[in-house]
Amino acid sequence: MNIKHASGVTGLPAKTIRYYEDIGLVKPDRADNGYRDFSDVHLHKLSFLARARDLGFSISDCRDLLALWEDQDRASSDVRAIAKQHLTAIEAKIAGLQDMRATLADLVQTCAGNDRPDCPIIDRLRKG
Amino acid sequence: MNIKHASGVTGLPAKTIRYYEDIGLVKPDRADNGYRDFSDVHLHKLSFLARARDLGFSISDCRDLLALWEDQDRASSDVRAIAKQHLTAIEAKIAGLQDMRATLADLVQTCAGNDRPDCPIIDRLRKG
DNA sequence: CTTGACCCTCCCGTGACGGGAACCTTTATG
DNA sequence: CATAAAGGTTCCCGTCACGGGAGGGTCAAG
Repeated sequence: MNIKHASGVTGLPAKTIRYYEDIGLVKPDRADNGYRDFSDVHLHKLSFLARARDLGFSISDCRDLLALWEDQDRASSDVRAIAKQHLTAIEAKIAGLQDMRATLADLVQTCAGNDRPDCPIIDRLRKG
Repeated sequence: MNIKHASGVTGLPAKTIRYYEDIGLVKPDRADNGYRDFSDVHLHKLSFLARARDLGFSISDCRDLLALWEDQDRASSDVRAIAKQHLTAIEAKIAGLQDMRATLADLVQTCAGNDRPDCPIIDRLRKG
């Protein structure tokens, strides 16, 4: 199965699939003409990666998760640890963004937004 | 005032200040020995940038905000438009992260996290 | 006079790809 | 059978906002 087909099945752009091969996440076979040849196992791995990336796992996380996925004797606690850590990071990011949102919403609300130069947003950025 | 001092006053690393000069956000004078020399106006600009970046504005946004800051005849609506757009982007980002959090929290909760290979997190990533 | 703390420029690396050039192979069509 | 379109390949540069470090000049203190 060539890369275009693999792209269609997994939803990943061909460029991304090549990149994943570059960094060693998947190792497709090669046909005689040099074209990549993806088996069902490769496709499963790529789909796995697509879903993990969609959940915001980093490539490094994905590498670990993929290793655990391939390890029949894995302990679920290992997987859970990665997920928990990622969850904590996401929650921190959300909290930071919510702070930003509060400040910005406040500024936007107190700004008249008219033709006059008087602007509390600029004032705030000016004075801290 | 040399770059170390400017860094201390604004809280920006020296590297960042040099970068801001590279991309044309600030244009400090130069002393005879080639050292950058920052005036009060430069420091105000840098502090402005530090606060705007802290609120998550992109460098491109900052460039626009800085131009408006310097324009005594600006309309506050122009500033408000940038801030509102940024606010919308932040809210979208928060929503996306909250979705992720919900899914991940669910997965983490249903995972036993013991020594056995049975793991709902992997299952979910495997099957979609 | 030397030491150490500054300063400078320049180049490489980050994360996770995207765009595009230059070139080869396969497939469909006149 | 020739050709054109649509696939494939590698390779290199660009993204964003800097950080790290090399290699070298400058300055103040002991």
